[in-house]
Amino acid sequence: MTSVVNLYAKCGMVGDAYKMFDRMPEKDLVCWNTVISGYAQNGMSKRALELVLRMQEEGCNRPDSVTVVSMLPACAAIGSLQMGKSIHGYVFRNGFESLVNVSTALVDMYAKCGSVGTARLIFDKMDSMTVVSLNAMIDGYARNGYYDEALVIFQRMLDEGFKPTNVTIMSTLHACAESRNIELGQYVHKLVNQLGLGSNVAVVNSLISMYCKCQRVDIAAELFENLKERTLVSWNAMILGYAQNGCVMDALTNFCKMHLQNIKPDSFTMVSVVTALAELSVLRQAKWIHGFSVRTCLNRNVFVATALVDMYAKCGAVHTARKLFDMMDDRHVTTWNAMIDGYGTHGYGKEAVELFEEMRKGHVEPNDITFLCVISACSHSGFVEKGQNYFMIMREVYSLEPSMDHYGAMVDLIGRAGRLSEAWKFINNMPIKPGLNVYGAMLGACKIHKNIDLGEKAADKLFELDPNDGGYHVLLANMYATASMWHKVAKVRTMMERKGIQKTPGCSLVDLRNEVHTFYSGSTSHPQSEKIYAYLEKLFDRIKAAGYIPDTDSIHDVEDDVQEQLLKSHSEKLAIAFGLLNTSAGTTIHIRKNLRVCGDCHSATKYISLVMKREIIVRDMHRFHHFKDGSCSCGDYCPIGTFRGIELRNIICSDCQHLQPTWKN
DNA sequence: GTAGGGTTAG
Repeated sequence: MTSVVNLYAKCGMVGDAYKMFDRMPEKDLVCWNTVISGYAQNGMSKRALELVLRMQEEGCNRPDSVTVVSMLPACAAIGSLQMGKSIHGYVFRNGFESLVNVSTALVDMYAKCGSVGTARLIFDKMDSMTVVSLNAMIDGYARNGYYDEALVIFQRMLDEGFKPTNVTIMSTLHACAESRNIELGQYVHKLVNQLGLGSNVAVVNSLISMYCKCQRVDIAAELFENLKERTLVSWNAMILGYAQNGCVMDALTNFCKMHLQNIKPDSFTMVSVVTALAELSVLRQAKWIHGFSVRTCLNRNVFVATALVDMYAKCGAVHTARKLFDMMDDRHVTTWNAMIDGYGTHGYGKEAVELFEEMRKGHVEPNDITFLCVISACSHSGFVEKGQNYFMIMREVYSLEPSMDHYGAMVDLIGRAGRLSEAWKFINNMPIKPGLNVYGAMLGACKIHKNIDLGEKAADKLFELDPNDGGYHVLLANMYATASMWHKVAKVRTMMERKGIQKTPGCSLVDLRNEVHTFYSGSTSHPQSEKIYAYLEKLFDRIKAAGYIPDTDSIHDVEDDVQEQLLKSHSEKLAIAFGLLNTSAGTTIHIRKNLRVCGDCHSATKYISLVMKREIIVRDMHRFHHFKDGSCSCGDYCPIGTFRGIELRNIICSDCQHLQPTWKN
């Protein structure tokens, strides 16, 4: 009888197994254990644990080591550290700790419940261990973010002569992927072939994922193409890999291919595709995938819903993002982060701060990313004291150690507000060695506020850290240009040429009826090119009449009329003209730009929104600009326009000369 | 007889 129960359970038919078990007149411990493990192994953890209680009440059976070995994974699955600890107590009282499978299950349970330190203590006390124990420890470290420790255990395993299994390989590759350690990843890849695991789909899926995380999507694609028996996981890993490496079209193509092969997407697939569309930032496609996820009910999954919130925010539809956010019953910390960040990048500092305060009142704890989002939201809106306060409570109330990104955001916050010596002092008092982003934020602030002295100091440090970063060279040149120090501008340019640093060409995207149109600055390759340039002539006359003055100071070494021509051919002006020409009155135009919006485009777009009565939303590399009725949502709180009575100009322009500030937060 | 580790996410 018991073996039949076991057979049903092993085939995933737990219901039938239970029916059989229920009919048995005499239930011994083995029989109970069989059905308990059946529930535990089929993902019904709570049911398994309930049965243990029933067994004690009904059958006068006490759990033995076999029962415990089924109970611990069930605890791990529901993440109940409390119950896990009480089982540990039972194990101790009964002397089960010396059994290698019990200890292994304890290591696994503690690690899965987040207590990786306790897991290690038990691991270290084991006098004998198997490959399974080592696997549990490697996975435990990897899933808690201790990638180096995971790799140390892996090395120890090889040194002690254990033969790695498929599970070892998968956990190790996970650690390699997350720590971006492609060298070790490639070593493991060789090992996979030596061990004859090259045809194991799960192992190959992990390899695909590792290569994608290490930005070798090409190697991943080759593995994927050669994979004979692809599973849903293979497709998901590949699509996500494409999405995370900016290969949006490849991600979407594979999603379609999958559909043609009648493979049903799951929540993982949806997250990958939504991530790709967030990157594409086209509202029409965003709505389509949203509709698709509603029809398949996958929008109820918290991961998918969070990705949708993030996607809408990145498509400029921050209010839609908020509606989805409000409709969710279950929100993870990342859900809050996506929404707070969405508000921040759209310049809704007040809303970001309010949402953060609401979060603090609830049961979801903010994490380090939350603080990064809220501090940078404060920075975008000029809430210096608020941001400083959050930076303080992050450590003092939430015991979170600030990372380099937090320090960078703080320098941006203080510096952008013009408090440059305070920002410089902040950098010099940092407990860790300041990174590129920190000095980059400083240089950016110095450019805005024309502080050549501190700007040069920041630039020296930047080039010490990375002599070949194009973005920071451009930023430095821009700073000199702002101060009309043309001699120094030329020096930076020569330096860039000598080092062979490439400038990124300005490029804007706009979507029209299911097609994405790309415009490079000054290009004439678009079929409507002639019409667009002619239209721009007329449009310039209209905005000039409304008060727009072309920012021709931006290019100092050419004639006036040529300057104006260069300004007119900026990629976003071409994209806006194309949008106006091809959509009906009142339609909002969405533009996606690869660099930052330059001062002249910013000013021109404000006037265009006024005279054409159009809302124009521009997503640049750094934030969003909502242009409406002649003003912008950024409130000119950026290196453009007027700030506290000081006129700020982006003197060397982005598109025509491709000299463009590209600092990151 | 029943038992430990397991591929892809926001």
